[in-house]
Amino acid sequence: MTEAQETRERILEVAQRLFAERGLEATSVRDITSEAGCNVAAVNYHFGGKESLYVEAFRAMLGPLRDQRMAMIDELMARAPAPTLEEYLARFAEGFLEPLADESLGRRFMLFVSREITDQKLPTGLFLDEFIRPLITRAVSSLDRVGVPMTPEQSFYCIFSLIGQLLHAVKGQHMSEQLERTGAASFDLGGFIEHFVRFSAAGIRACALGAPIPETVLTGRES
Amino acid sequence: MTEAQETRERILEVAQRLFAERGLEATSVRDITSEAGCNVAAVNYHFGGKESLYVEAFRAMLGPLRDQRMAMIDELMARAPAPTLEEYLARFAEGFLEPLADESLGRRFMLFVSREITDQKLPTGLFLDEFIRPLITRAVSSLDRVGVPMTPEQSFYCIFSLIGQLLHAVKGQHMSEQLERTGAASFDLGGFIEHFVRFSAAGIRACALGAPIPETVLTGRES
DNA sequence: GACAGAGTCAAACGGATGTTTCATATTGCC
DNA sequence: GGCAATATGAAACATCCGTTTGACTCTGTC
Repeated sequence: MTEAQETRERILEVAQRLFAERGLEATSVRDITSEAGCNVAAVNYHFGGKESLYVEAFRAMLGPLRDQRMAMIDELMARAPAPTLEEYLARFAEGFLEPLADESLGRRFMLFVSREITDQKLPTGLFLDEFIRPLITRAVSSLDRVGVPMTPEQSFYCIFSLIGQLLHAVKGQHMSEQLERTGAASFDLGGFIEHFVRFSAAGIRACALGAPIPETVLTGRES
Repeated sequence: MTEAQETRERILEVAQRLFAERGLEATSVRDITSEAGCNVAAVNYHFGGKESLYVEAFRAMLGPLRDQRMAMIDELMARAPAPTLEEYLARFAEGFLEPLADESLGRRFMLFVSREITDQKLPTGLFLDEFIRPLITRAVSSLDRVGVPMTPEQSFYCIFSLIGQLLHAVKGQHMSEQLERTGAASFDLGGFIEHFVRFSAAGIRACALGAPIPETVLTGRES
């Protein structure tokens, strides 16, 4: 149990890191086993193949991180004084982006997610059913309780806008070293979160009002 | 010139489609040549290698589409009555998402872009310097002329939010068949553009006002 | 007709990949 | 100790990959 399963855990750890960093096809079994300090056959012995290892590496992160995010939302919703929309968005962004700061499980998972959205490698349904859909459902229902009631369709589009911005920030940070190396505006995570909260709060409130687009009903709005 | 260069064009056309759809590593030279109806050696003869073909396939789309987008922005900015923010955003979204509707060059290019943001395969600088940066620069400067003056940093973050939402929409549509196949809310492009305009117009105006958000909100701590 | 060059093709090359085989070592149990 | 199950390792296996080779066909020129 001790020595034997340790190899399995070591492979899983290295696989999570390399798959997240380089993707499925750019990571060879030999890359993993050489870093894990074991034989190539160990992957097939413990996991049954490269593809199964990829799924297992994803699964091992999926449950804990999804539940952690949901718990964060639930905790926020259960507060005695209902949180403001700004509070809600700030926590939403932090829960999304905070793991990216350090070399953590959360960072790896977000890179996985980012990759999986671009092109799907996991079995159909796993990613969508066990992560995306529960999270969207929870997020949509939670929007109703921060003072901006909407139709389900409006909520869905708003969540879509939030996640789009945050996923782009994931990559923006990943590209930041190149951006700032060439002298352009550098990407500051704290600054972006502040922007995200202000931008999205106004956007959500505008959608809740439900005014048709051409009208300039928002021109005189104050913060 | 006729028969000879036709093979080159056929390879380039198939390469654009397959690279956009599957990515660089998931597309083999033999996949391309078999669909193009020629020998594997033709790729190396006409393009010098797989990687060069990838770059060439991207370059062949880059110039026209970038210029088209910039021309669209310029045309909008040159109007006698300055466009409203809503008009500006609607055109911005259409220019971004319209190519996705059909099987066009624009669609392939956006899939390329989407892929390249996730993990870079093109030579450093090509993608960033010849597409991203010019577009951001143009977009940032154009924001000043629709009645919402901001600091460069504010503009940059706002453009970031816009592009994040739109790129996510690119993938959202790509995943839409799966989403609606499982009975969830389907992704409607027209509906999303309408939402995008309302959401983003309010967000941009809120950022232009520039009221700072209380620190206690961002950190989640009580004062 | 002879020649040169461009373009195409089947075939093979060298390398990397995921996987399997089989021998060996270790462990737990009687 | 004996033994079966578990785990590991070196090597081989079967593909697939991008690329190269060399022969072949065509075309235009002299």
